Amino acid sequence: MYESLTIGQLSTRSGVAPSALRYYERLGLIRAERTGGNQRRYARTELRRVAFVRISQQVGISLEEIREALDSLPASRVPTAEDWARLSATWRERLDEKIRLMTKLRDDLDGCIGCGCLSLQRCTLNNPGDSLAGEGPGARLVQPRAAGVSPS
Amino acid sequence: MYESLTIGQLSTRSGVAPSALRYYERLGLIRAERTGGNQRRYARTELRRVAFVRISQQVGISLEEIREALDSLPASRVPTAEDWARLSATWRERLDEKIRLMTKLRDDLDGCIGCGCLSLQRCTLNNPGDSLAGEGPGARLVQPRAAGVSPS
DNA sequence: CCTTGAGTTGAAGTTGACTTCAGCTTGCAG
DNA sequence: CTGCAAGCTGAAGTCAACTTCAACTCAAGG
Repeated sequence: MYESLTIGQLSTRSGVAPSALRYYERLGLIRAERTGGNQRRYARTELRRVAFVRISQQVGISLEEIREALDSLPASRVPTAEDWARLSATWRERLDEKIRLMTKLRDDLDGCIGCGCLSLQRCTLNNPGDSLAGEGPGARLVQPRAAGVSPS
Repeated sequence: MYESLTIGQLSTRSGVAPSALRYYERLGLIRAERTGGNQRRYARTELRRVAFVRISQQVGISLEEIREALDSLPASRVPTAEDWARLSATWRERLDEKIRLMTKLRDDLDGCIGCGCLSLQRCTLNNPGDSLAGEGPGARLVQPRAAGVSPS
């Protein structure tokens, strides 16, 4: 009761549903000891792992990538503040890139709102002189399938 | 051939796969005439609708919401630049909000990288004096399930 | 006319991140 | 010692946004 948390407690403390915690465990994101009766008992340090997972998700990282990152933590000792800082720092770049992309989209949108044209290809992307009626492989409208923002 | 596009042509021009265009049609996002032989023929104006869909997706809007927005366009006439501008402007706010949230996350992350604590709840969220060992309903770590960035 | 690439359909499959369910077992308060 | 909330498992379901598939049909060049 002092050194470990039940799944319900970890859930309450982390704000992550028990089903999600079990799911994370299956994916190897967190680990738990078991009681004699096969119930999970979490070390307090797992709370930090869960925090890392949630923060990373907000940055737009997939659970798979998060797992890879967590796997790079030292296995032989409890991770230090520096360990966590190093991990978080790698996301920082990704986050900056997302913000950059979204800001660009906003600016493009601003420009296009002005003229109502909605063809970012003519307004802001390459293919400068090509009208919609042009021949050839035709400029791709907008980005293919990426760099958006998650459903809020 | 002058006033209409085949699905392949619309696909090439918009950068959206034919299967996706058919899917959009099922959802009521775009419309098509049919030839005698039941093939789709798209008016040129549909290109702009597809552009709107893609841009909106990048802002993080769901197809369902996009459909609702598109439904608000005047049905009786071809939408004008102002119509499109009005629609786009409504997303602008959402986009700003996303950028704001991500920027806050980045700043929080910066702060936490410094100390390696990873408990945004202690660093930047409410619950100022509450340590992880505190009693009670326990501060939620991080956001519940929202406001992230899509998988890039 | 014939071939061939492009198009059609409904149904089923995919991916990621979970949740829900059914059927049982544990653990603790009274 | 008993009752019952909390936990366990594997399998199946969900949701969004598509893609893939099988089994055709169309359209246009030679």
